[in-house]
Amino acid sequence: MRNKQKQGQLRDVQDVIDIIGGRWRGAILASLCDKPKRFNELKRDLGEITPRILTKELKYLEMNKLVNREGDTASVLYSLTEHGHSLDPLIGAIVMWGQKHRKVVLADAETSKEANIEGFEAKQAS
Amino acid sequence: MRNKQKQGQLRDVQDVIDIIGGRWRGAILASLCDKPKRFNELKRDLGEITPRILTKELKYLEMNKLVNREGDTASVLYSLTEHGHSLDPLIGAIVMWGQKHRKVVLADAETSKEANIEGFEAKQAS
DNA sequence: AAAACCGATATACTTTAGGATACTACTTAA
DNA sequence: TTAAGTAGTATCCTAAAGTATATCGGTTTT
Repeated sequence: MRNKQKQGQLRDVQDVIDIIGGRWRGAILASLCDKPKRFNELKRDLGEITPRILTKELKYLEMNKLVNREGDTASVLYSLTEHGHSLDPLIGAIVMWGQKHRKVVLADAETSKEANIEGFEAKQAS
Repeated sequence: MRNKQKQGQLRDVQDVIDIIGGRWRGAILASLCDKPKRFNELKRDLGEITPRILTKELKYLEMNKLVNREGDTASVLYSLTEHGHSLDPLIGAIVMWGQKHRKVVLADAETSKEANIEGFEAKQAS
C-alpha cells in the first residue's frame, strides 16, 4: 500500500536528521566536504566548538561510516569516506535553501519592520 | 576572500538544521509535503508524538513562515506555505539519501554479521 | 443526551545535548 | 630547554528537548 511508503519516508527523514542533525554534525560534514582536515583545523573552522564535543561528534560520524580517521596520535587527518561524500549534493542543497530562506526572512523583516534578525536565527516558539 | 564564503556556508547548514532539525520538524514538514492535514491526522502520521510537542512544533514552523494554520477551533488545517514548499526538493533529497544510507548500513551489517539493525538507527558514540 | 472525536493546554518530570574549564601526553620549532 | 602546537580526556554543570498523563471546551455522531 501507498501508506507504508509514506511512513517509510518519514522514518528516513528522521534517520537522516539524526545523523546530520544537532548543533555540529552538519557543519562538520560540510567543512570536510571541502577537503580533509586535522582536528584543530576543524576546530578553528567551526569556531565555538569545544574539543570534547568535536571528539564526540567525530567518533559518532566515524561509527556511522561517514568520516575516516587516519594517522597516529601526532598528526590525525579526518576526511569523508566515499559514503560520506555521497552527502555532498545534499549539503549543497541545504546551503542553497539556507541562502534562499535567509532572503525570505530578511525580506519579511524589511516589510514588517521587526528587523532584529541577527544571522536570521530561527524564531522560537514560547 | 574565499574563506568568508565557506564560513557562511557552515552557518547556512547550521541554520537550516536548526529549522528542520530536532526529533519532529523534518517529519512534520515531510508529512505536509504530501498534502495539508489536520492536527490529529498529523498526530497519527507521526506515531509517537505527544500533542504538546506537536502543538509546539507547529507553532514554531508557523512562526518561521513554513506552515500555514487555517480554520477556526473546530477544524484546523495545516499546510505548507509557498516558502515551505520550496523545501520539497530538499526533503526529497533527504529521503533518497536516507534510503541509500540504509542500504549501506545493511550491506555492512550483512558482511560484518553484527546485524541488529532495526530501522538502522544511527549508532551512538559513548 | 451521551459518547466519541476535534484541537489543543497544563503540570510535572526525565533525559540528553552541549558548554565551561582544566588538564594530559606527545612533538616539533626557537 | 622551554615554549608552542599537536590531539585529545576528565569533570562538572545547565538549558533545552522531549515524555507522561490528565484535562478541557467545542462539535459532530448515534
